[in-house]
Amino acid sequence: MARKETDKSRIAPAYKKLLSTFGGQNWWPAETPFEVCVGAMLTQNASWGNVEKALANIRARGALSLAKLHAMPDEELAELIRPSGYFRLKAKRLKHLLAFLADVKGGKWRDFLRSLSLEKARETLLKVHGVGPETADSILLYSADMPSFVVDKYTLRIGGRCGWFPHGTKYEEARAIFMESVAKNVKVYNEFHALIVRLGANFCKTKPLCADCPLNSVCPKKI
DNA sequence: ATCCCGAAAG
DNA sequence: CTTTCTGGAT
Repeated sequence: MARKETDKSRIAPAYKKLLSTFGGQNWWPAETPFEVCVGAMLTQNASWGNVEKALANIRARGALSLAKLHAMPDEELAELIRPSGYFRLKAKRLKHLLAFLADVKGGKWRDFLRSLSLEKARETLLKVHGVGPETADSILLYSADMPSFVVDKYTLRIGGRCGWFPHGTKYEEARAIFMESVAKNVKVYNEFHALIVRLGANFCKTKPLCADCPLNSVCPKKI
C-alpha cells in the first residue's frame, strides 16, 4: 500500500492535546538567563534532579554568576558540578561557554545574541566547543527568548512513534519540521518542548505506557 | 561506534 | 544488576 506513513499535520493537534492534559509547564526552571545557560550545559545526558544538585553546590559557594564561574579553576568547578555527571568534561565545556559570554562587550551577551538573526545566533553558539544543537537551541529559546525549537531524544522517539516524521529522522530535519508545523512563537516552542519531555519521561518511555498515554487517541502507535 | 560519569529507577 | 537521564566530541 502506498499510504502515507508519516504526516507532520499530526503535530499541532498533539500539542493541543498535551497542553490541555498537562497544562503549562512553566519552563525553564531557573532564576536568570545566565542560570539557564549553566543548566543547559549541565543537563547534557543527565537528569534534571542531578543538575539541581550541581546548581545548588554552585549557589552555596556564592558562585552562580558569570564573573565568579569564569574565574574559577576547572578542578574546583568540576567538584561542584560532580552530581550532574561527566563532571571533568562539563567543567571544561562550561568554561568554554563562559569564555564566550564574558567576551561580549559590556556583559550584554543576551542582547548580542538577540541582535543577530536566529540562524546566525545559532551558528555563533554552535562554534562554542561543547555546545551542540540541543544546547544551542535551549539557550536561544529559554535564555534569549528567541524562537528556536528544541529537539531532544524524546522528541525523536515520540515523533517517530506518533508518525510525525519517519523513524531515524535527524535533529536538524526534525527541528525544521516542528518550526513549519506550529506557530513560530517563543511561548509555543517553550511549552511544546517541555510537554514533550514530560510525555517522554512519564509515558512514551523505552517501554511505552500507551494505555494511559494522553496521545493515545491521536497516535498510530508506530512502534 | 566509543568515550565521558554520577545518581536513581527499573 | 542494567538502564536511563531535558548530549556532544572524537
